[in-house]
Amino acid sequence: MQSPPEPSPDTTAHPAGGAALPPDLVAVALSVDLVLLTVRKERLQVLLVRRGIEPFLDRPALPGGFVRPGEDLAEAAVRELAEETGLRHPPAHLEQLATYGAPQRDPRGRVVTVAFLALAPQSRTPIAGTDAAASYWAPVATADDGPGLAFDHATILADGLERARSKIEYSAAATAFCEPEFTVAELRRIYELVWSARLDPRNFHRKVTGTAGFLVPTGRFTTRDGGRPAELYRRGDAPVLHPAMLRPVPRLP
Amino acid sequence: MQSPPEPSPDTTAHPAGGAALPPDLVAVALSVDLVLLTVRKERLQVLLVRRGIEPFLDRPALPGGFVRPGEDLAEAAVRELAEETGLRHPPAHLEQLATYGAPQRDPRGRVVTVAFLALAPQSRTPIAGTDAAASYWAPVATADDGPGLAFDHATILADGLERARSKIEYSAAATAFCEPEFTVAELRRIYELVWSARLDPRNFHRKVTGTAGFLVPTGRFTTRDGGRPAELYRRGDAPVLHPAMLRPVPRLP
DNA sequence: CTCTTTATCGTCGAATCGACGATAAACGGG
DNA sequence: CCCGTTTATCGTCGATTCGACGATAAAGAG
Repeated sequence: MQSPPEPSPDTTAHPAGGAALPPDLVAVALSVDLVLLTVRKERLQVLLVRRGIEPFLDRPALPGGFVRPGEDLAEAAVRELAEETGLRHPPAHLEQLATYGAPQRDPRGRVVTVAFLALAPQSRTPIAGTDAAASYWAPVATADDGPGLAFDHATILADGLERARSKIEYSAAATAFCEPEFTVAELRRIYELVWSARLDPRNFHRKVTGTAGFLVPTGRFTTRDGGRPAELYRRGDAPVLHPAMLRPVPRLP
Repeated sequence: MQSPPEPSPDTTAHPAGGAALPPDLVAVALSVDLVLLTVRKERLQVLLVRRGIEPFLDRPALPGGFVRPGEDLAEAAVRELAEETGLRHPPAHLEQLATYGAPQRDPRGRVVTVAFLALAPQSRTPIAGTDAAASYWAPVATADDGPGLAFDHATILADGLERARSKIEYSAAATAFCEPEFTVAELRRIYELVWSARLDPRNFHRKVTGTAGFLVPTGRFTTRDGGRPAELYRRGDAPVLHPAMLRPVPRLP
């Protein structure tokens, strides 16, 4: 197709074990990008930044940045997360999503990006970031409105959304959206907003309280949602759910 | 930790859009590695190569190689697959697995690898490769015996195996191990060998023939497995199975 | 023809699901 | 204080699916 910049890595600097990288390698710049989701104001929202430099100046983009020397991929993702949101601790859920390396995805040259999916409760993401001053929450339903996302970030966001929707089916990852203590109804609202579906409160309650290791009751109650007091729960330690909680099949009218 | 080679990409060569990459970037070498699985001689086996160069000279490794200029990631994976196995067509199943980029994973410098998972029937993988002359099949149960795999390939293989075991639960990917036409018993054998579990032939038959889009009957029969003639099937077009075929829970004796 | 092997169909009880009725426990307004 | 509203939680019922397993069908071997 074309020929992006191909500097030869200076492989003679550290010839460990007497071996060196081949001299005609493609060197690429490596970045991490984040699909950070939260539930805010009764909507599933994604953290975006307004780009301050070319290319795609002023266009919305996923937060991210280049990997530093000596830094592992997950490490770089956690660092970017802290820089963009002021998040102190690693988020409740962070997983590698996929890697995007189409040769022309960045007009500046060959940039390969490793995308991560992060889920966090609203309280943990104050957006006190200093790096990209213009970071903000956007409802995922409107993320494609207006000027499109920079680079191939629309694809990455779509993949991240699908992963999140699928992940909460067979794991307890949805609790990562919740505060440390939450009610069954609050968790149900998470599922409903992520899936854009309505769930039966009685069947949902039976399911989540009946699956071992999903929820841990605290014995305390709250009325913050109105109505009869609801018991408060914490996340359990079950990594996967058996059986899964499947998305409702879309109904035809 | 340390400082791997950090050549600055020659970003002035193609200043597309008037923008250039920052000058102090970490440049990394980018490779793809393959976890190519097949079922051969009543065992789940993985394609390995004996390394012909340092580092890890003569140690077994996953097949793979560096990404070329202008080449997409999946494209590089398909090319490596063809070079290592003589495979003409893309395999029945090929998916991106994960990306591994720990700073010290390659002693020669910063090499990040994108791992792919491929599933293929035995007949499609003649190993007529010219590139790494010493490629061979190894049962996954013994892949960790003898000298360990090079680099972090043991981790990549373990991740690939777990992905394969999980993938055939909720998709029809297991048919990628089969010849174009196969019997229900042959497909069951695949599941048994991938899961290291015994499955009830009657329940399995009910399940796979009762799930819409999983199998397409051909109307023809074979006795190649002995006993009563079994009907031949082809893969259906269902991307996912509803409901899933879950692995049996490990029994305690 | 009989035995062995494999394929396929059926049956039964347990578990789970979706739809929905019923009750419990808070609140606010009169 | 009573009552309607809101939300939480418990139960019931029929349909579906599952695992365990019996029964029958159709080939080859001897």
